[in-house]
Amino acid sequence: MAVTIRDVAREARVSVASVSRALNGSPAVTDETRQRIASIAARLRYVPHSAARSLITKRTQTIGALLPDLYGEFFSELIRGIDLAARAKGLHLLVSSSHGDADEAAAALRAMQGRVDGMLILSPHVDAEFLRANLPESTPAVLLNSALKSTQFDVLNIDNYGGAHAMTRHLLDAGHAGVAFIGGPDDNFDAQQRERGYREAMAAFAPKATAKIVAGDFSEESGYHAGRVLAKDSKPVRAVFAANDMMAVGCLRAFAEAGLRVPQDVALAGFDDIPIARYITPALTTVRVRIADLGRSALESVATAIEKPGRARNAAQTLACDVVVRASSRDDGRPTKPV
Amino acid sequence: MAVTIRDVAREARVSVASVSRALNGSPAVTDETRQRIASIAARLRYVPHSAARSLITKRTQTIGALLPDLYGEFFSELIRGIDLAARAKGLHLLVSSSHGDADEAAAALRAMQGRVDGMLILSPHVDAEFLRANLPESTPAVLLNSALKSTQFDVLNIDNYGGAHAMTRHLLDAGHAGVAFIGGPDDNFDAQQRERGYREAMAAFAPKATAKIVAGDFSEESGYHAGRVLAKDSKPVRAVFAANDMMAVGCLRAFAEAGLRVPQDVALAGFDDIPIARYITPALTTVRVRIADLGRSALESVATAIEKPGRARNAAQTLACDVVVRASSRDDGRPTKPV
DNA sequence: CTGAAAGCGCTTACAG
DNA sequence: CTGAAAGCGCTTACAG
Repeated sequence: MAVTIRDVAREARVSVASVSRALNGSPAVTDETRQRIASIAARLRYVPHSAARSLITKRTQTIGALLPDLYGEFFSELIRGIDLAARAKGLHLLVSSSHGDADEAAAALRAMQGRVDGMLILSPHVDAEFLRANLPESTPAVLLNSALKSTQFDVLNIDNYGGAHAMTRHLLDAGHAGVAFIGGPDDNFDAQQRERGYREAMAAFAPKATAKIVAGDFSEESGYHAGRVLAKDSKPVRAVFAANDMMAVGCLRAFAEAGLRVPQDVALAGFDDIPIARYITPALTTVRVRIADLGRSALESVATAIEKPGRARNAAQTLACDVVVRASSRDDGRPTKPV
Repeated sequence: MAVTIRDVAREARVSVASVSRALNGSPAVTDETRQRIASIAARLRYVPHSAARSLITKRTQTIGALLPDLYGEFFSELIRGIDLAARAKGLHLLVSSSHGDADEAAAALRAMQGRVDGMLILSPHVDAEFLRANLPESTPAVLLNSALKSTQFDVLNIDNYGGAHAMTRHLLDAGHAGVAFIGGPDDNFDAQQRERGYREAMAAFAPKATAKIVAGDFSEESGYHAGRVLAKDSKPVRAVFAANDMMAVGCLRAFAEAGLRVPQDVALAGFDDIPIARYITPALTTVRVRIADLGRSALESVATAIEKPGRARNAAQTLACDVVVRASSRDDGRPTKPV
C-alpha cells in the first residue's frame, strides 16, 4: 500500500538501483534521469522506508537523549537547544526522561540500543561503572554535566566553578566584605564546583575574611533553614550567595521573617536564573546558565563523534555562565520591580 | 560485529526461526528450548535489530510528538506525562519541538513519516488543511488542545471553559460582585474557551452585573496595560480574572504602581498555575491544569488507535482543571507568604 | 551511466 | 514442536 522504491522505478522505467542513486545524490546518474526520477518520486509522494535503509546503512539518523527528572525550564531549554541543532543536521531525537533511579535509567539506555547512532546522557545516576554495563563501547556518546573523566566519551559541563567565582567576586566588589555561602548536596557535582568557585574567589579577593558555609540540599526548604541560621548569627553577614536559586528564595523568606531587608541589610544571590528569580521581590541576582547552548554543543559533539569515529576526544569542555545583577544585590535606591 | 539472531541460533544449535519464536513468546516452543535460548541470548547480550524487525513487522514501536515552542514548565510536564506512559507501554518517543511557523512544523511532521507508528500533535499551526497535506491518513494521531472537530483523529483538550467558569464563580462567591476579565489573543483557542467560561459564569451567577473585558495577548506586558486601564476605571473593579498567569503578573505590577492593594482592594486570579504564581507577592490564585495527565491520556489514546485501527474515535475528550486559591483572592488576614 | 543480484537481520506462513 | 525458505525495502559492489 505504501509506495516503495520499486513503484518509482517502474514508473520511471529504470532499475531500483538508479532510483536509489538519483535520490541519494550519487554522481553516477545523468542530470536528466535524476530530474525525471526526482519529479516522479515527488508526484508519488515517495518516502524511503527508514527501517530498510537503516538495515543496510547501519545508521538510524537518530540521536538518543537520556535525561533525568529536571526542573522545567532547564529541561525545556536543553531539549530546545538539542532539537534545533539536530534539525539543522537532519537528525531525529529520541528522548527518555524521568528516571527515578539508576535501574530505570539503565533500562532506558538499553532500550535505545540499536535505535540511535549516538547518545546524549545527562543523569545523576551515571558513572563509569554504569556506562560500562549499559552502553556498548561502539556507541558514540556525550556526557552532560558529569564529573566523569573519560577518554571514551566527550564530556560537556556548565562552568559552575567560573560562575560561582564571578558571582562571589561581584558581591565582594559591591563592598560586601563578608560573603556567606549556602551549599548544595554533598554528592552533587554542580554543588561541589560552585562551592569551590566560592572558596577560591574568597581566598583570592578577600583573603582576610573567612569563608562561611551553611549546608543545604538545593531545596527551598533547606534555603529557608540556612537563612534562619544566618539571620541569628552573632556576626551578621552582609551578603549571601546560595548555590542555587530555590535556596535563595527560601533564604529570602527567612530573612523577611527575621526583619532583615534585602538588599539594604543583606545582599542575596543565587545560581541558575530560573524564571522565578526575576519575579520575586526583590528580583534575584543570579548566575545565568546558557542551557540551550549546552544542548546545541552536545548535539554537535555527538554528531562529530558519529561522523569521525576515530578522532581523539575533546578534553572536557566547559560552557560559560553570566552574572545577572538584579535588585537583591543592588542597594542603589532603584525600584525593585521585575526586570 | 554486533551479535545477531544467527549467532544465537548457532550457539543454541537451533534455527533462527526458533530463536525468534522463543524470544517473542510464541507458544510453539518447548519451555526447555525457550529457557536455553533465552539464557544464551542473555549471555551473548543479544539485542534484536530494531530496523530489521520494523522492516518485516511494519511497526516501529515509536510514537512521534510534534510540539511548538512552549513555556518551560508546560513543555516538561507534558513530555513527562507522555514519556512515563510510553515507557509503561514499551514505546519509544521521538520528539520534534520548537517550530516557529507552519512550514517548519510541516517539515518536522513529514520527516517523522515512516519512523513512528502514531503521532501526538500539539501546535497552533495545525488545522484540517495542514493535516491533510502533511499527515498520511493511515497514521493514527491525537491532537492536543485543538479546536479541530475531527472524525479521523482523537482530540484531547484542557477544560479551559470549565476552569474559567469555576474560577469566575469562586471570585463571585468570595463576594466580589464585579469581576473583570483580561482576555488572551483573539485567534487562540485556549483564550476563547476561557473567555466563554467567564461570560457564562457571569451570566449564570451575577446576572445583574455586566461582564467587563479588557483585551490582552497572554504577555506580561499586555497584562500590565490592562491593569493600568482597570486601575483608572471610573467604576473600580473588585476582582480581576486574567486569562493566564503572566498577564496576572503584569496586572499585579500595574496595581502596585497605582497604589491598589491585592487582595484588600482588588482580588486577582490567573490561569495555568505556572511556578511563578506561588512565588510572587501575594501568591496568585489560579487554575491548575493537569498537564502530565494530558500527556499520559494522549499517549494512551494513540496507543489504542494503533492497536485497534478500526475502532470508532472518541468524541473530543476534555481534562479537568482545579481552582487553586492563594493569597491574591483571599483577604482574610492570613500572611501572604508562598504556599 | 545503468542494471542484476546479493545481502542487511529479522518474522512468519508452509511443511513436516 | 521445529526448520527451510521467502520476503520486508533498501544500498552497493560488480559487471557491462
